[in-house]
Amino acid sequence: MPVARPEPSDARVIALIDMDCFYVQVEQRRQPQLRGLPTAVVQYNSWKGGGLIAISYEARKYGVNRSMRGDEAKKLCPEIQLVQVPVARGKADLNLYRNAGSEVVAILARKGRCERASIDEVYLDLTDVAEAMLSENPPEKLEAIDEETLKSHILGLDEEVDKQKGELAREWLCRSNASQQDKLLACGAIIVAELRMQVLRETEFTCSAGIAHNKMLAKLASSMNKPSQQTVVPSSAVKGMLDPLPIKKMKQLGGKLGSSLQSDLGISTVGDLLKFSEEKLQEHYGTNTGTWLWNIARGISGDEVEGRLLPKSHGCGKNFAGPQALKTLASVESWLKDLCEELSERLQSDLDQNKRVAHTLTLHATIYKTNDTDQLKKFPSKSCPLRYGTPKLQEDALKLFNSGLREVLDLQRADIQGTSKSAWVVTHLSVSAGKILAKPSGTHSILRFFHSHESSSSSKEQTYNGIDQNSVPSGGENQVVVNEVEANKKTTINNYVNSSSIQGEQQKETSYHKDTNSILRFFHNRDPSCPSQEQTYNEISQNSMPSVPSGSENQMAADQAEAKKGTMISHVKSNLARGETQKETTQKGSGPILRFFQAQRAPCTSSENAVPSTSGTEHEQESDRVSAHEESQKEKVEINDNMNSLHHDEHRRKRWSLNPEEIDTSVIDELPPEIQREIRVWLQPIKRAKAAQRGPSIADYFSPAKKGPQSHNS
DNA sequence: ACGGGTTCCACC
DNA sequence: TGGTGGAAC
Repeated sequence: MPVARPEPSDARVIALIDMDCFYVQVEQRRQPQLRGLPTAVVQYNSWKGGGLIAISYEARKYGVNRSMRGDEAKKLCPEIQLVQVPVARGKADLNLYRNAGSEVVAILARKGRCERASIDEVYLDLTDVAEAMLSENPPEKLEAIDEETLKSHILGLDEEVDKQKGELAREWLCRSNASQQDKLLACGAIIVAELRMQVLRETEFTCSAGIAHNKMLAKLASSMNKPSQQTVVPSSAVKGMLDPLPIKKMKQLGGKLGSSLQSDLGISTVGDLLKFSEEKLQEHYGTNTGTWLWNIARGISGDEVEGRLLPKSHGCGKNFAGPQALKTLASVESWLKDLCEELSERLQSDLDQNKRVAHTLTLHATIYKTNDTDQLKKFPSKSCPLRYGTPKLQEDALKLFNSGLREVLDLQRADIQGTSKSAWVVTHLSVSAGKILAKPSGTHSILRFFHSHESSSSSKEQTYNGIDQNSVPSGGENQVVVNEVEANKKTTINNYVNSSSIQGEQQKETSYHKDTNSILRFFHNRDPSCPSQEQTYNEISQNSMPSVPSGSENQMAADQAEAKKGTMISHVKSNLARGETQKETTQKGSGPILRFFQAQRAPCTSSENAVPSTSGTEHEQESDRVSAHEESQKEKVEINDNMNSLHHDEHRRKRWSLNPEEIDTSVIDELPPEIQREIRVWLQPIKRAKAAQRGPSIADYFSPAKKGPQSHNS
């Protein structure tokens, strides 16, 4: 639960920017002919039309909602356009959306501290910019307020009464007798409106926003008026907003805590919560949560915007529902390979683009025991030091899986029953990489310096991109256990391993998807009538995919992988961090967001359309190739082999992972000049982040000199 | 036979 | 810690 912190210096200006049905927008940008149509994004369409994960507002009018299947959606809305999430290696591939989210973050981060809260949500701390604006160019002095700003919803104002649209808002925004707090929020509203238009211009995505004095309130506000609108929460409106609010609507209270609040204390609205003393709440839910509850009921939240643009971990996983449950070790291995392959690519991109290194590999699985009534079994998640390179990841992930499996089976063995007739199936697998730190100096001299002083570099392959490659996953203890497992073949594990029914497994896609358009397609005139192409756009040839031994063949895979170590890393060209290189927009001015798309509907200019829109609709070819999943019985041996090699000197090596924030800068001066320079470069992003807050004053954007729709392409 | 795939967090 | 459980999008 969130930590209860005291309110920091109040009168912060916090915004939450929330992309409207984001995946849908991403797909509509790829296929503009979908714009304006009821549209939903589904993943996997073979079973009941796939699961809906994003629904356009047009489609919501028909009652289509999440947790529906494509088929149900079709019933409610026969003309709904269902777009499939790209699939790579047999699983959903979200890179397209991740990259699109990065585009947005890159824009927002130009103003104020910025926290990427999820793939489609960004918090902004605009306190500094708002203060600067208030002192240099306050709203009350502005002769023109942008139309989008005027469309803000100001909580507490009676919009019914606002006959002339925007006049009430204008008055509120420009009041000269407003409190300092309100004036800052007004500045925030202006800034956010501008940012939202900027996002639209540069990405074609609309978003909604909440502007308030803390994250919690901003978050609540952002969802009050969607899509493509913004809502301001003046302090005076907080109580009126919160009191009637069902407690479950509060972030963090949508689950068990919210339920128990209701069932234990009879609390159903935030107003109800107000009646309980802090002590009482602490009695029930502990000091932290108690205090936190007491605070949020009053709209108090000291939660700070973190200033983090990049994710803290990378993970990928897949569920294997029902009949798809994995029944053989070979299929588990095969899927782990695929998952690791994807993870490896993402790690490599992160390394290339952000100079960050992940240090921990974690594997999670869910297994079911069939036959018995008692089905779900706890599978312990396992982690180990992360080694870069696809084969290493694959090898280690498999070891982690085996180690977890063995634990489960050991416990099971101690169990009285469960002996004779039980089989295991795996219903979920995931691997993730965490503990991501800035790579100590992106360049070489420091590494060289330390390496030359390294005592026991056993092989030249010890490092890959400066990252230790030799740490060994922990987990399996010893051979005794392994042999016990071996001896156990006749029982549970044997059934599991020997199970020959493998029908359920999916074949893997051989192609995978990449986002190649993104920002660069900015503002191409598109016309829905343009034969927007047979967009079967196969990129296989461009990709230097590692030629992984197609998996599950035999127990020597690990050894083969070993032999190829270091040679299989594929490089993913990425579109991130391209924000600065876009072409100038020729777009006229910043009309309100509503008008934006109309303005776009211009005849298509032929040359632009030649660009393949890369929409790579893989789902059309939904290859039915049944992949060769001829696993033999060899895996019996495998499980033992794998359990063998675990657990060696994993903690021997020191990895000097440094956190820039922890550096005593006075030390730097004592280093050789070359190294000094590098360290300073390395530290620079931090400094720049600070400097960015001062950035070009918003006064530049909103100077009175400009009238009406500005044409600022700075 | 299912909202799937992620990500983050507090707690022990 | 590492691992678990919960919550959110």
